Amino acid sequence: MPLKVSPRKKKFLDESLKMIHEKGYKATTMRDLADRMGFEVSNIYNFIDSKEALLETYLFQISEDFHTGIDHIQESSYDPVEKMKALVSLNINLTSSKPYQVGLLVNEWRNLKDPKLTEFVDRRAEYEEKVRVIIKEGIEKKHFRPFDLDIITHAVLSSVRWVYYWYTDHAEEANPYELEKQLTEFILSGVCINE
Amino acid sequence: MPLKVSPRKKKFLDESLKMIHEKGYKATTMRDLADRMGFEVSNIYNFIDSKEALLETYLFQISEDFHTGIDHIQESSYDPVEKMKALVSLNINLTSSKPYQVGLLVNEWRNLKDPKLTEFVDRRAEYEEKVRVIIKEGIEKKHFRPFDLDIITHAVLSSVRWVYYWYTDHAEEANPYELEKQLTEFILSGVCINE
DNA sequence: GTCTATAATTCGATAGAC
DNA sequence: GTCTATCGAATTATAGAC
Repeated sequence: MPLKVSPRKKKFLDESLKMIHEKGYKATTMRDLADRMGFEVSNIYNFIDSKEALLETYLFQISEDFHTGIDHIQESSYDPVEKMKALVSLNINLTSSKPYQVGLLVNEWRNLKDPKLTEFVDRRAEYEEKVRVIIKEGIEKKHFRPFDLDIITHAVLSSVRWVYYWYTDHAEEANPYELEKQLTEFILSGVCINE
Repeated sequence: MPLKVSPRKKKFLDESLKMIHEKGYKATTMRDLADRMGFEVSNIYNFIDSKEALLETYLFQISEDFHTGIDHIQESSYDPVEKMKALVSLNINLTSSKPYQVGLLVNEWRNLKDPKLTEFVDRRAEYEEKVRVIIKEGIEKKHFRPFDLDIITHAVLSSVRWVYYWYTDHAEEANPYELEKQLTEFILSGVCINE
């Protein structure tokens, strides 16, 4: 249940998100954001408490989306292969619906300050652990090749990490179905013994 | 033929590189760098012309290393499968010898300013094009699956992009041979028809 | 909600003595 | 090569009138 947000604030949040994605968080000044909205810097503080809080909002929101998704996968009765397919699908669905936030998740998280930085890194480690569990199960049940768990988990996570770029800087050609089909084939073939 | 560099300057460049990797380019101030060296800010300008020039040095150096490597692969008589293996090997070798510069290549390039930013992005596009050519050849000769060329090129490049992390934040456990073996198996199995 | 004005700090970089 | 001192610009954020 998302909080009710005024259309004006929503527009500010959307525009700021795109601008931070394009220029980077540190390089985007409050003046830049105000100029984009056509008003003065001080008006920004009608909508948010600080630049830092703005980044936190974007990052923790999309981070929790990923957690919700992978929890559903983990709690399902899928076998490891089906779970891995669902994981690729989750990534593409979330990325296609919120590409700029996923971009921040990849590139801008390090601009958080403690204690939020630590909170974020811990939460991300939890997500990666959930991925690791799926892969571990796949290896143990001999659906997946006997990889080193750390290496293959990083490789799988990294394989989907570019997808936001497909939607932010490439959108006109983006076909989510084809993307999911091909990326699934690449990753599953790389991971599975018989596929 | 690298220019002769004083030991003092070399130490400054090495320490600065690590610090920029750890804190990020924008978040690392000239004062931070001076403190790390135990002298005053103004002394930095004995070694470099500007903060911007420092970043350019790191990025274009490692960028050219990748070009040199992939040019050797491309000019070889290897078939596409062998070229792809050599490409994974190139990535791991360069990353293990210059992990922090590879880290900047992944995370900090966007802090360049024009005209250097455009120059860098163009040069990177040339590198990606060279990778694309290898994959295209593999698909045409039916060693590789009939993937969409753009998608699979991005996926392959992304699959190795996390490796710097293995050496910068993880070094004690890093075994380059095992890493190369496993990552090669993952990527080649994902790409090849019979492997 | 929008503005003007400005506080308070931090940044990269330079001048010039030793 | 190292220091002190400082400049000028840019930054986030706030105060207070309308």
